[in-house]
Amino acid sequence: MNSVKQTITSKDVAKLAGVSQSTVSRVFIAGSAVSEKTKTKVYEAAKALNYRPNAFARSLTTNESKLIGLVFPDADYPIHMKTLQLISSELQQLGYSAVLIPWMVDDNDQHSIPNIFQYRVDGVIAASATLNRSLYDECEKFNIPIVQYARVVEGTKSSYVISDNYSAGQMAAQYFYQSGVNSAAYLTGNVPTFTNDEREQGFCSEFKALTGHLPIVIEANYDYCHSIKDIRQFLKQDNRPEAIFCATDNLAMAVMDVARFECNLTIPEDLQVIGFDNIPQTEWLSYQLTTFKQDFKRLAQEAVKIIVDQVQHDNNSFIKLMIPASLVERKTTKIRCV
Amino acid sequence: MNSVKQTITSKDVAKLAGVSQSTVSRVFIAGSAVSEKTKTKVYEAAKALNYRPNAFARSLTTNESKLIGLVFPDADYPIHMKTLQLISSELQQLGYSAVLIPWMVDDNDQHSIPNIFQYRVDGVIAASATLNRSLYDECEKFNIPIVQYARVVEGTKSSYVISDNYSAGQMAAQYFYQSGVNSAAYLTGNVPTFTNDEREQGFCSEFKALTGHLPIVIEANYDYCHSIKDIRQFLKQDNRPEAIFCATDNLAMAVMDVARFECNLTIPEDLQVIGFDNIPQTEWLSYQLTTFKQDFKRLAQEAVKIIVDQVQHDNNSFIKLMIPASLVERKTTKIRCV
DNA sequence: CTGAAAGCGCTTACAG
DNA sequence: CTGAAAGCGCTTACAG
Repeated sequence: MNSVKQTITSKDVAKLAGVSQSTVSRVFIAGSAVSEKTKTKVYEAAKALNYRPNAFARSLTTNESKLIGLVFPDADYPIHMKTLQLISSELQQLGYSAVLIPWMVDDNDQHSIPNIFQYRVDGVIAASATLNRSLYDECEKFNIPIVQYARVVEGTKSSYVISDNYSAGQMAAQYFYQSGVNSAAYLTGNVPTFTNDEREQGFCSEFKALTGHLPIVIEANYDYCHSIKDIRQFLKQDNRPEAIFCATDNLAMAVMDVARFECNLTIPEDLQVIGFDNIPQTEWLSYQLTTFKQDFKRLAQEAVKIIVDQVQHDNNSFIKLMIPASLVERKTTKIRCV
Repeated sequence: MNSVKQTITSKDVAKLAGVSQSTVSRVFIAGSAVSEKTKTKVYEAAKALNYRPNAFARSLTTNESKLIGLVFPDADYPIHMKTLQLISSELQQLGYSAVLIPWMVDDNDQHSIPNIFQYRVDGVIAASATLNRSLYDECEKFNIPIVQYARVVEGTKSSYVISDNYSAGQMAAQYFYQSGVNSAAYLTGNVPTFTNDEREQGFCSEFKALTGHLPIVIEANYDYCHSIKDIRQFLKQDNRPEAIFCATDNLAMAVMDVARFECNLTIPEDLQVIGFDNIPQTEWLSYQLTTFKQDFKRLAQEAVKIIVDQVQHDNNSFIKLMIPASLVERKTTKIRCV
């Protein structure tokens, strides 16, 4: 094995196939006018030589990279892996590849920006909870479209695809109401997000409209271990509500654990709980959590569709899409009597 | 906003800075001999014009892409997200970026291979449980080095970085022995892997050596929901062991759930459990699982170091690295009396 | 330390 | 339908 990586180019293929280099090039561009006969010859030569068109050379002339930057979540939330898979495979089906933009590393380190932008990503999908301001500025500077996935960061002008959080909040309120609940709480995370606020508002306004009582809103750290003490403090108070709607499944499970192990509460008899996301653990025997399922597959498909459309048609309008979330009933809520 | 993406090139910068294009190029190559004075001039011009060197053009001449392909896990295991973050940020620190290779999509669809290889990744990090055979062949064909992260697929010749699974297995056996256990089981997943087998062998041989009894080995689906019935069947048998060492934390938690909710067993009194991976849920109040912590950060660093070294020095030797895993004692095991 | 020029491997008008 | 040639934006000997 020698260290000389000899690359097979279109020239080599051309020679073997007995055609010109431009013809070889055309064969690998979908929709070019090439006769079937030469096509076959070229394919055979290419196969014999193990030829792959060089995407860098192509990008240089076409001025598009077929690369989409992916800003991925900084948290260790189980749902995220799936997101990544979905997005990257959707992308691939349209001929694009995903390049990771690791923002969490040097969040405010200016050096990381040029680094990734040297690759001239055609667009960016931001699946991170916090859209870094400098990333956003950078994209704007270079006229690179962004689409936000499952979240929207305040003050940014970009397309986004999210679940219909407001309606989900309303549904949670209706559910609690129909199972006879009179007092409720919304447990939110410590980092305010638009999607979260929507959920809260849908929930609170609907619950108020139905029962006349406004739910209390409490805040806890998104991290399980840190959330425990916030939750403990709340659950041990006198005015503990009958039901809690939580911003994430993680939070909901923390509530369940504290309620059961520290407050001796039975779920759902003493306390009903609804979560959000439908992470795998919600099915576990210890939890059996009633929760909202976000249609991540659909979200990924739409996000990819939007970014690719913007890239290909140089379409700079902002598309905002909402996908319904559906309630998955399990064991942490009582039966509704409508 | 018009749709013409006018790209600033080194020529533009050269003109503004009053130097030649080659000089501009040199300024952006670390270690080139350029006077401080011209460097400053060039930097200023570049900044004023918002210039970024074009990585594609560079790759074309240098014949290296600074892109590392990342084959990522197909399962929804919570630890994986962290892996991705670690790898991609380590990579970035060395001037490389990660491109996602979504194998799980069209596993056997030949079309996906050329697609990604058109970008000429300099190397590949495989963090997937199952190293796809065709990916492996493809890399070999193009002389692209691979390093396997936290796993090694049978029959492939490539570098890898894994935890010292054999020793971990031994430690688990010693732990059980020291807490008075006489009968034990190893719960393995349904997909055989080298790392898993190592663990099993370390555990079984050591336990046998210490107690004279060989642990029984049982198999369950890696997926929680599917694993339940395998575990149930086993736990309800007469010869239930006193302790179980599990291939993953997920499996360990499934064991705990079935033991508690279906067999009325108390942990660790009736059954001791040790898991593997130290996923976030191990800390949860419902589990408090004793488990092995893999040093993922270290694994990521080493994997990146190896691949970058192989790329830069065209070093085609296979490096096999083992990092110790450490036991994290929590509440699913009894105190040891040594 | 700096510049002029060739070349990396493609795509794309332009002729035919 | 096909070929010759220019050009994409860099890097890198080669001279000076």
